[in-house]
Amino acid sequence: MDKNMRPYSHFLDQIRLAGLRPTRQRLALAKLLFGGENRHVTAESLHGEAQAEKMRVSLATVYNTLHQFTNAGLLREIVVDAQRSYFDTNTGDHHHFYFEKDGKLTDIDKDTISLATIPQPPEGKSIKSVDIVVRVVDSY
Amino acid sequence: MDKNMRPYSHFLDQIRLAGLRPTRQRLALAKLLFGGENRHVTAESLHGEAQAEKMRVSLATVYNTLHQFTNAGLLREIVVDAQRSYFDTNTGDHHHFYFEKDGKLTDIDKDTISLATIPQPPEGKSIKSVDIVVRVVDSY
DNA sequence: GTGTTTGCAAAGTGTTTGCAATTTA
DNA sequence: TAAATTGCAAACACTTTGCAAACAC
Repeated sequence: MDKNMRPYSHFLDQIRLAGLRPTRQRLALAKLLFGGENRHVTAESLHGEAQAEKMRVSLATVYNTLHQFTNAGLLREIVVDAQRSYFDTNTGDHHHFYFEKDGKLTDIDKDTISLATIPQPPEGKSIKSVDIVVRVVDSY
Repeated sequence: MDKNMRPYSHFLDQIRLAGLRPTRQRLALAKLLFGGENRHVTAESLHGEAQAEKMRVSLATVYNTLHQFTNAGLLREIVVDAQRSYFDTNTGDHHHFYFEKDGKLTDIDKDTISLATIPQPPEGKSIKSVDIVVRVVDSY
């Protein structure tokens, strides 16, 4: 087993801790999502992967599961494109490069980006998150 | 005329310079968009305003016009919510507060936010923009 | 068994498009 | 009058939902 691979029971526990039943579909998706390195997926891309691996899961269930995992704190939703929702398995505080051409996201190394100052939120409000998206394109 | 108000001919010129015909609809929308302070609109919100002012413009035309103005560099599109496209009349380099509860955007004072370091784009890529969204919620 | 979850198909939302009628130059 | 633009309605892409059948405990 790869050093990044986690034991099967790990997914089971994560799902149980989230108060969700470890169904075949949820386990299969958890394996795809959390079985290796951190990833960025859309509902479509994850559904496509599941199909490719002969896992039988409907797109509706993929959507539901992504939201349940997000609510459970296992995933984080990233808004970079008005047409599509992205989910990141890395729930830690970090930012993203977005490749508009192919709709791909990658994490920005934490050491290479930081805010010099954080703006004061308006009266009566508090900051929920600071999201930085660096949009990149091919250099000619 | 308010000191922020611009003469009618101003809109006409802006539209002409963009290579677009100054139609009744485009002039009406330009007036709403550029007639006062900088603003953040969605297609729906702008269409609603136009209706309220008894301007006759279809939603399709509002969408088309927003994109034409954006391509002409008169507007900038802001991605903060997967469900809706926002357009900002301030095309300068700046960032945003986003109030999730009511779907409103405001500009962040340029002096109160700045990046300490800008990440190196991946090999062969160049940075198109760095977009920072500070999501704010009501304090408890 | 009982409550949860799934998958389908239908509905929903925001946006784009085809095209005839209208408007601009 | 030639070319651009409009507005409608239909089409679209992505996402959510209602509900009967299947599943977990």
